[in-house]
Amino acid sequence: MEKIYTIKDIAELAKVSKGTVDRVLHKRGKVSQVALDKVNAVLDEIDYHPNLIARNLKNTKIYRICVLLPDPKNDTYWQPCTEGIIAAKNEFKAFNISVENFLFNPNSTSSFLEMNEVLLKRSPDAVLLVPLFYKEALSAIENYNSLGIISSTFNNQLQSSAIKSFVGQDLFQSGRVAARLLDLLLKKGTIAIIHIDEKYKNAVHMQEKERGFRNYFSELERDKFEILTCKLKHPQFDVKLKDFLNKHPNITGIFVTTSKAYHVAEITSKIIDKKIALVGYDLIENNIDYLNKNVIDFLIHQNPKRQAYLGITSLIEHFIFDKEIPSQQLLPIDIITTENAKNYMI
Amino acid sequence: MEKIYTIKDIAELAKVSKGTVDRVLHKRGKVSQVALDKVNAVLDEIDYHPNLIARNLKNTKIYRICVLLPDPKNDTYWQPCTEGIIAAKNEFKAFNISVENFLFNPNSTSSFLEMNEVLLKRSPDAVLLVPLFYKEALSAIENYNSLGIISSTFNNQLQSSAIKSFVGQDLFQSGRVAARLLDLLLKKGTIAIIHIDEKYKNAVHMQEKERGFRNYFSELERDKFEILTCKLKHPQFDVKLKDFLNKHPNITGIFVTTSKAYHVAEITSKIIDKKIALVGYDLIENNIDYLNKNVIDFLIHQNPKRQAYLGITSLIEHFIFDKEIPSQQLLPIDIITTENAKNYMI
DNA sequence: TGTTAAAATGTGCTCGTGCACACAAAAAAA
DNA sequence: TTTTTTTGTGTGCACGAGCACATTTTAACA
Repeated sequence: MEKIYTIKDIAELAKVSKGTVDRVLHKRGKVSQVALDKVNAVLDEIDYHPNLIARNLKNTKIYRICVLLPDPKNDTYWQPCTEGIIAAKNEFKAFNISVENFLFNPNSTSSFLEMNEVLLKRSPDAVLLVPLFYKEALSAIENYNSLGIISSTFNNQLQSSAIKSFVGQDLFQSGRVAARLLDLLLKKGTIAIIHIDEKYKNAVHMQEKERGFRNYFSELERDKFEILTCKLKHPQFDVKLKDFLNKHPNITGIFVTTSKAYHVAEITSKIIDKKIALVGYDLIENNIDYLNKNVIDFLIHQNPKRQAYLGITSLIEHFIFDKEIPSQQLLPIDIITTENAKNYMI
Repeated sequence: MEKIYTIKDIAELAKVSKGTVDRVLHKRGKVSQVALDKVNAVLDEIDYHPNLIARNLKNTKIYRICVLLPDPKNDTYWQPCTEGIIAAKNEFKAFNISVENFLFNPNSTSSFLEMNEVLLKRSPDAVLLVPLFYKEALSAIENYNSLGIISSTFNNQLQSSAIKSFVGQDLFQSGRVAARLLDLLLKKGTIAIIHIDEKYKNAVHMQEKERGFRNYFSELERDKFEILTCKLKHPQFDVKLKDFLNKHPNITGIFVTTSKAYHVAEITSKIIDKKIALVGYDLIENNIDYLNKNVIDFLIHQNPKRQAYLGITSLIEHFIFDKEIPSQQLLPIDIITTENAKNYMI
């Protein structure tokens, strides 16, 4: 059992005062060469870890973290995020950390900009945000940066040197996972990639997934699979999908690149009598329903709860424990079917 | 932003000394009714959370946790456990916690008993163990209990009132997951459940998985699937499996209830030319190899790293934060295929 | 050699909690 | 009324790190 050394211990061993040890440890200067050598000699012998608890005791500053994410009222996909944030809050409630949520409407860039203004009035030390709107998010983040506010992102990745951290999934790889699942289910045939465009653009999202999906099949023998792409926008979504399915009656598998697989499930289960293999995203209620009805075969879980949780905790640990913020945290790509869904929804 | 109240604040508000507040908070008695009422009145107004950090600062006791688990040298399945333990150690290295590992040979009960003796000499406050050997583990745990040592288990569940905590998977449900996967892959046919008996008995393990597996199919239409069971012991394992496969040439799917799916994969890939759907357990190297060769279709990940991690952290948090130890923590049943394996192996 | 500035070093307080101990007040016994 | 016991209340220190400030030592220069 190794002894836990304190600054006082080091001071006694090096025969200097704890003030001097402190100056050496923090490289504050004003230390003679002789004293420096003595302290370093001791530090080389033992392995000293400062007691992070004692360090924080004195710290009266309250670190303020603001979270900017889409309102779950507009899209229930975001609901688990707030749970993840609450979990992180609870875990660190003993520390001087304030976490505040700010919700914007994912269908409205102006709502994003508005909440951004409100958030800035709280003068946070860090912001964790979902950068749904490319242009607006980027300028907001650059603004944070100029104000000395740390910005972390989750859910979707944005390239900017002003971003300290990203938590999310490898979308290309998740497309490959979907491809693998359909390959296993079908062995051969015609597969459709269906993009259901939201009002807000998550085009990059969907493109990455398609790229991964096609990349998987490009490595297989040719002629085993035929891959089609279908882009749908919201008005008259049903009609257009029906048209597409009628035009391609030989489709045996569908990959939906958003959380709206239940929309597709609703239609295929009505108008097509044979079973179509269906893979989509996210454990939202409607999707789970069609999973349990065997219309959807697999869902890929993006774990929004854990994304938000990790985003917050890495910031908190940076503030209170001086830990480095990991520039990228990629979560596993969870495969969900009827039998293991419950475990992931807790 | 809510103010963070301290004992001193409460004392001032209630116009008593902090000593009295302390006695009320800890129900130490020796407080007059008048003072009690005054303090309680204040406590009702505000929400006070003691600063757990300051509390621990004073605590010079070093909590000692001993971990008793199988040696990864005998079975690499256990390797990730030590990583989980190291992760937990690092996270709480600021606290007075000592975690020591004790390895036993999973093929030898006497090795288990021996290490148990060694461990006891360290007079731990808690023991986290893998109770592979039913009888021996139970008597060890009862002994801990009589000595006032907390015992937590992971990997496999044992029924005993002396056990404070279990971390692991719902094996019945994991059998259902395997069934679901083979159902999706095959739609109909003959499936074999293969138990590969280790020298040590994990019979309960395998039985639960089989029960869940059969339970899933019992809910489907009859005649879609035929389910066979095959128990194999180690000597002449190859010969017996080949016999079994020759006797049942119509088998299209196999469920291996242990981490030895690679053994089966080795044989089926040699002697059978048609593709057999194969589902097994655990991300060990040999299994991953056959997964990448498309011989194994799915692996179920039991996440031993996280099991050990959660087992340790719940004990640590009990000691330093006075948190309740959850009596049962069931991990999600992760489905692994070629494309998402890497994410889980970090 | 004396004076002063600069550099180096040490001291002591803070943070919030828990606990030992001292002290005061009331109650019981002498 | 005085002494002893019981009961209630307040004070002060420890824990480890960090930092302001006091003090000592060294260097610089007339």
